[in-house]
Amino acid sequence: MVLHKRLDYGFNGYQVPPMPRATRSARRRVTFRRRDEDNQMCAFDLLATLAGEILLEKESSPTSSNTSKENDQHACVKNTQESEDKLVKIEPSNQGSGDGRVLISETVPQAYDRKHLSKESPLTQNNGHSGFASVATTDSSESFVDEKLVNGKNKDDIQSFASKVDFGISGYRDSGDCTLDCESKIMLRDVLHKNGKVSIGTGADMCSLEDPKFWDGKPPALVSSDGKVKVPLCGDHIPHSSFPAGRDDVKIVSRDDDENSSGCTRPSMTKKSIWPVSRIADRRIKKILASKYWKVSPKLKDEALLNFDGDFKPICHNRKGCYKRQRSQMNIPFKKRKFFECSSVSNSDRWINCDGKFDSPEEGGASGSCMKMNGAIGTSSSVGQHPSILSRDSYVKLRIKSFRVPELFIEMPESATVGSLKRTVMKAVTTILGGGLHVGVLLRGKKVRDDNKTLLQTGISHDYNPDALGFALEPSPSKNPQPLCPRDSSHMLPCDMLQPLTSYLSDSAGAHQGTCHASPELHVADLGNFIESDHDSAPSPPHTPVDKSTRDSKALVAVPEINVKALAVVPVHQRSKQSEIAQRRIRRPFSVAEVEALVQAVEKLGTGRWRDVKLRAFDNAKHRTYVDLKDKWKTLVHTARISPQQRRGEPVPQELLDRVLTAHAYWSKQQAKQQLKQHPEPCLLI
DNA sequence: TTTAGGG
DNA sequence: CCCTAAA
Repeated sequence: MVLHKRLDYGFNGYQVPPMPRATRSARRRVTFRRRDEDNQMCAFDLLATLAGEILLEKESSPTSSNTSKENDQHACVKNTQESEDKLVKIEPSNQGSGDGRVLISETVPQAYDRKHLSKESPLTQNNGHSGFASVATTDSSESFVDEKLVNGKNKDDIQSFASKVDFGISGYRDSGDCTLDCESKIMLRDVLHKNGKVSIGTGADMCSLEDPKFWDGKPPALVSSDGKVKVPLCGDHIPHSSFPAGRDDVKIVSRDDDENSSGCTRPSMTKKSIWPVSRIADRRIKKILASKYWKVSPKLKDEALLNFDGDFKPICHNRKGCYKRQRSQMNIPFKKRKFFECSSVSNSDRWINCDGKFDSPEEGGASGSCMKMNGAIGTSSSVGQHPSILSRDSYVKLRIKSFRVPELFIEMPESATVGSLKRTVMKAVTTILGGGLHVGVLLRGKKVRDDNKTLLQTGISHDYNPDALGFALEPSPSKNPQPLCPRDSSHMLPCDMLQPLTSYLSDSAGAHQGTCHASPELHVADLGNFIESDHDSAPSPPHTPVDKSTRDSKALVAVPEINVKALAVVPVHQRSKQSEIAQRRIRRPFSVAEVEALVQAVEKLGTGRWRDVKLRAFDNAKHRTYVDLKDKWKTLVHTARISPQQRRGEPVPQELLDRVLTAHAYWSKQQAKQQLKQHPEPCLLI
């Protein structure tokens, strides 16, 4: 007998605990070691890494705090009065060794009222809360029988049950008095709704759970519905004025499984300010990005939100430091590098120097530009510009609050522990985040494709329209935007495209650094989890749609044959070629001047001293690594040897090519001599 | 981290 | 330009 459970985790925010100094290097080491097989450098990776270990502890508590419920009202489409709350708390463990361990605890609802399962629950019908958050859920056919994780009650009570978990993690707000400096906690609130969906909201700030402020302003991201959710779509332009003052988080969710459901979590309301439904209704709904999520199966559509909201900002103190850093990155595959770059978590606001990828000496324009990322580990995105800062220092301040995580599946034997489930989820999230997301930048609705342009050149830095700038997470680069689903889905898990989501600048005009301004929260991706429970404790291939008598077959989903053991985690996300390409550095052909400099340096230093060559001739060209120079020399030699007709690209003066050959020959001879000295008679065999 | 070399 | 073994 096989039952399937389905959980959708929405990450509504993410609080990165302050990273102990000592663990930074450790994290970095880990980062470096990562290979392709674990393409999982991401926020959670960071968290896990810095934490060293994730402890999962489960504590039972029938209900959650009242404050949590308050939040439900904001975030849930339905009336959440009857919902059960489940709290998941992640917090760094400061006790003991101070190794920064992360504790995840959750409070699981004990009771579940079956009457809430009614599909026709009036609460789901466009009630006044629909505007706050909405997440389409599965239709009845997708329902799964929930066994224990959700209700722990008589399963027969539940005919059709889909559990949805919205996993929210929220970061701190600038204006909040609880910052990363405080005792940092990541709180995930898991709300079990009557329809069987569980929403996990997030703590908005670092305050402790007991602190009523904790949930304030950070509503649980998603609300399950019976399948129909009406909400403003992503990309819907929301007039700034529509945002109640003080709103600082807007969740944007978009899904197009059935093309009928997508949602935006509007800025969560404080208790005093409730978003008027009418406004939402009036709002023009427009879908900006239509690509699909990665999906495991067409049936699994629930979504999850992931919000990151921490601070990360590596700094480059000086040029030397920059070079050091650059060098250190060279061994990191770019896709991981991205996360690495954003992985530094600090308690104070700092700026990211946009070196390397953002500017080049030649371009110069953006050299002075910095971005402040206030949000998530690497990927954040709500944005706010600060013209005042901009005009004075040529800084562009951007704020990205959250991203959504692509859907993925988790498969575990029933005998697996909850702890391992949690770890698995963590791993899955990590995987999906680290697997090659691509950030797209939209300016005034148009995609900015040229990565080499500076913020100034693109107009980003001087467009004060808060709605002008948007970010989107995409599974793959623009090269092949359409078919994002890898063809090689021989895998049991078909994969949907990740739906790029866009966040638009909310109005932050007049906002100053350190203040809380309204800015949309961007949900970047969907994380769906597919949990299968096999009633035979033996981890046999689970795919038998089960138990036709007692359970509604609808609640069961057949799963392709697969070894459960082998697939503790089955991330839907497969590293597609597109994403690979997306991660590639942009091609920057060497100019003749650069070739000249290279040739000159090599003539002087010889081949085989590429670091010196780099320092000597390309020290200020941050985008040219010594590996690049070596490669260029290689191609130069090759170019010099082939006929001019065969050469491509910008023609290199023959004179230079001749020097290349000469130098190459000379230094090759030198190397041979050197080797001969060291090994006078290397090999007499033959 | 740097070098060297294949892809 | 990427990746990685080897130094």
